[in-house]
Amino acid sequence: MQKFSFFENVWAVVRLIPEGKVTNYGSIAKYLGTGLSARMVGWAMNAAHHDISIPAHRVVNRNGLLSGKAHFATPTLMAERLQAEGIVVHNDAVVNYSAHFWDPSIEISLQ
DNA sequence: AGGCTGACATCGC
DNA sequence: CGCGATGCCAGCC
Repeated sequence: MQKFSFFENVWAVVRLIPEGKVTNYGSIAKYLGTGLSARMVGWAMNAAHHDISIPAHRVVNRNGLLSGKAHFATPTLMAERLQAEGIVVHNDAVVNYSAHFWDPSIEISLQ
């Protein structure tokens, strides 16, 4: 029984994000519980590089900016992927971010 | 073995 | 109202 590391929990939450939805680092950290900071979520995404099944493009910062776009294969891949899911990205920022915002602490709780 | 860093967010002054 | 400092885990030097 392997003990799941904190970033594996982050990956699990990120994978639960439905298409056309985005979330931010703080909400993920908050959902996982206290004792987690948004910085760790960012570090978890860095570790997620080995797993292409993790939709890291659906995770943006509090401003809705594609902060992690530079870490993708191409700087535009993140925006392209989001727009492919119906999310309008302009100036490296999610348009109507609030409308596409997906809070795990709320959405998962409803299920 | 110890210390810095990292795709952020929030509180304090 | 703007900038600085803190938080916290794991990986890397």
